[in-house]
Amino acid sequence: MNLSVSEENYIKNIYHLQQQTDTVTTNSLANELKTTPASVTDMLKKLQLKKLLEYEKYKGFRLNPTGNKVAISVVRRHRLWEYFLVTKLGFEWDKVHDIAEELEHVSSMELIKKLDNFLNYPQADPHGDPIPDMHGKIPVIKQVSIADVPLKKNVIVSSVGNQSPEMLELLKHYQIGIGTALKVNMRFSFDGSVEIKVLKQATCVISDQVAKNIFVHHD
Amino acid sequence: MNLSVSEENYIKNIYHLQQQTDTVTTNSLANELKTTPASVTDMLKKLQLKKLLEYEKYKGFRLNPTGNKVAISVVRRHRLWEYFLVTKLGFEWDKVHDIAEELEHVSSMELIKKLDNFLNYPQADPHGDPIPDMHGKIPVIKQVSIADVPLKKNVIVSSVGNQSPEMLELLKHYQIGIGTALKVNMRFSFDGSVEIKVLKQATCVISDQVAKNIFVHHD
DNA sequence: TTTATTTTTTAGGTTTGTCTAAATTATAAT
DNA sequence: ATTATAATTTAGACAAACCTAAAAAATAAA
Repeated sequence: MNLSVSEENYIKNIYHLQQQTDTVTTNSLANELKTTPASVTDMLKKLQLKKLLEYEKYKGFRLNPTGNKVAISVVRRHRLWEYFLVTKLGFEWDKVHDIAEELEHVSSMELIKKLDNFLNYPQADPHGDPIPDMHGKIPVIKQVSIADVPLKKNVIVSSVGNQSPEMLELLKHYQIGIGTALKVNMRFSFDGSVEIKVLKQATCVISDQVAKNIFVHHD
Repeated sequence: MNLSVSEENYIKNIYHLQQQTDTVTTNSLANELKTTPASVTDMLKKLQLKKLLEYEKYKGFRLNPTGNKVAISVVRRHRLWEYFLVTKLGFEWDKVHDIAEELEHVSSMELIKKLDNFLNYPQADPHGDPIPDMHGKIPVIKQVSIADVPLKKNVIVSSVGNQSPEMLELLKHYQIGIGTALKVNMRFSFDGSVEIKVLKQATCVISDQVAKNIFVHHD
């Protein structure tokens, strides 16, 4: 199945919209893709012809199993590249989306297989979204935030739930990023604030609000 | 300057043809791009309009300084990705060209800057071709082959001049690849054969013919 | 220096993905 | 149950990048 960049983008966005509403409408997809409803209708007819989705005129549409497989493959590529950009090239999380949007359409299977191996089969991208594996299986990741992780356990930052510039500024100051090793020393039940020890740095205290947005996995 | 994938490919190929003949002909470019002369003429008019090349009807064409800058930037991206694919993802040299052909059109400047840094500013791609730097400067690399390198010096394999399957087979057997550290113990003037010591392996002897095709740089 | 051959360009057409404006169908309001 | 409004589709056009076939220019051969 050889799909164009445009076709892949349509399918990926239908997939994302389906996570919220079972069947997708022409307008919502046009809005998502920043295009016109007429363009969407055109593409739908083509994708239906290629047997990638169920579509009845005026009644919405949804991916069929084949279309779903394609979508998951694109999502996989996107998230692997995001992980690569952050952990290997040192990009900040808020900058990687657009670049991954381009990289995800490079079509070599072998490339993605080898990239996955190089990255050591990550389970989630820097935003905490799960990365489907080679067979399309989406891992259920136990999202453990610093607010919930047991004390004194060595853990590694795997994702951050909030990408606002304010959050980025804070994390930069504490030198916390994806892959950072840390340990929770204490948790104060009064306000939920947490004292953490980042490897090779002095201990510091972060608020409950921040702690809830930093997700970790054990070493 | 926002160029399409197609435009970038035309410019890159004109650049390569110019290395051999000063002005390029419609037919040779059509042949290089596996397209028709008519298509080439169409694109030439567009590129002339965008002020990327000098073009006089029926008289051939060549890149102007702006076009040259674009070409070098595409070449830089291509070769950096090739280096990445081989040294980081473990691809064999003969497999990387097509994938790099796609990756080279991902347009973020920041991406290439960070990739270059991640790869530690390599000077040549796995085929030994120089990688232009950020400013478009093309390094003159002292191609020292194993046939010429001084004895007992610690060196690192930087490129291989012959990509035939036969050569690949041989190198695979000796476990020699880009980045492999080795040392030349002896050189026999009778037939030019060379005894080398690959790090953490037993010494072995390679023929003059092979030695001439393996290029190294010092540690 | 004509003629023949090759190279290059033009003319006109196709496909992909987009668009606007008009027509159609579905949904909401009275 | 009509009518008004909103959503969707069709009709027709456009730009990019390609194509084939015919015309024009340059080069080589007689």
